[in-house]
Amino acid sequence: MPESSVKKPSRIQLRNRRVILDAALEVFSKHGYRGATLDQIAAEAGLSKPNILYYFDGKEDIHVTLLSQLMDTWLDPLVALDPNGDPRREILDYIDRKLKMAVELPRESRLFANEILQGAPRISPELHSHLKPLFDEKCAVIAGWVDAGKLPPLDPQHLLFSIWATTQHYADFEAQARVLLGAEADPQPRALAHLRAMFGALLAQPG
Amino acid sequence: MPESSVKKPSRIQLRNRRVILDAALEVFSKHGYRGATLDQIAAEAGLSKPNILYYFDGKEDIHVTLLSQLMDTWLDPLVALDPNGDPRREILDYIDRKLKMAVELPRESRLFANEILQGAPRISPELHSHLKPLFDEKCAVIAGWVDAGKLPPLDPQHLLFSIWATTQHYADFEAQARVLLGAEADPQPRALAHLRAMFGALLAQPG
DNA sequence: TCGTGGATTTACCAAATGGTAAAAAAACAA
DNA sequence: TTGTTTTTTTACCATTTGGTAAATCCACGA
Repeated sequence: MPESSVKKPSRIQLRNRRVILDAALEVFSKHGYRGATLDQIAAEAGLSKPNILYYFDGKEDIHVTLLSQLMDTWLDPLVALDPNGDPRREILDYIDRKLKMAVELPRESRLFANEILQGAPRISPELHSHLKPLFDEKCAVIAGWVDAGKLPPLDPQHLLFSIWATTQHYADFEAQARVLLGAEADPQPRALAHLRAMFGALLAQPG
Repeated sequence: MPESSVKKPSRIQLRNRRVILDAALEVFSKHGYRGATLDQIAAEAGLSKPNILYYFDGKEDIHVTLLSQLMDTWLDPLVALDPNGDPRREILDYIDRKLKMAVELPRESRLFANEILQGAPRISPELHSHLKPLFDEKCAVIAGWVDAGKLPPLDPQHLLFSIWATTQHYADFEAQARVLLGAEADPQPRALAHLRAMFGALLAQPG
């Protein structure tokens, strides 16, 4: 059994753990936690089921590992929001990064959405330890901008909610968008233009 | 066996089908389709599992029935968008209704979100037959307002996406919002104020 | 090349789960 | 009340699924 804290993982361990996590991301994001089976993940990874359980303690272990690793990536765009930058530009750039990430990493977006939809039973600790502090920090930054008169009065918390909701919507509800937009090749450019217009209007200084 | 097309359903049938669908909504919205079990639904409904299968052909039948019945309710706010009303007021009122519905019917919102997240495997027909025509119709209405100069240039399709995303976010990602907003009693008033400000800014006539 | 520990497979298992058959019970019309 | 139909329960079943034990294979350092 691979000892996590004693020996450093071999090349095979490193490769297979990565392969398994990638397969699991594919399957979990498509079917949700309960809907995914170890057999599916094994097939996707090109490994046998017991072999997968050789690298992870169980289905839940895989899921939690995925979510934890993903959390950091997922928060990167918000981390990059610079308190010293120009407020409007910072927020609009953040929207760009967030939409780009949702479009490029739809599996990750759906994995998170699934988990939150179910009440975040397995990621709740990470939410408190990682997301919450960052959220509070950046809300304070935005509130500071508002107080300094650099932004019109607005609610930082709900502003961030709106940004998350609108950007991730394109990944999470892709099935709906496909039906409604028809065979449109790539909705991203129009989506981005719309979001920039919308949030740009909100952030515009009155007068 | 209850014959759907021949005899009219008895009082018992009517009551039990309603009880079962309500229990199923509770369970499906909480655990997703695969995560929900007939035993859970039976327990929630206070009936035995075989008794439930006496009223429905199977798990999928219950799910599809739920989704179909829900679709109408879910589209009501958009149906009420009046082509002859004042454009800005119509859209802002629509946002009010949509947010109210998401907050009051979070189980329904999550049921839909779950289904769409999984790629809409069971509701795809309804999407094409009900949602798509209504979507196209109302997009045309909004586009007409834009063409008539009653609204600033905007993308009707992505406007509706944004409204859906932001309003349903409060139901679908409630677990996240609970963590981030702390023990705040009712986020709805601030959410509504934010959404009115945001979409109000977008819809404001330039100049 | 040989031995050892890490990696993989084979053959399972127990529990959960969707579903069924048929008997029993309840409701109801005559 | 009686006969019939509807509703409910009891007792199952086959499959799926997460997981395990043990044997086997294989990479690699000495």
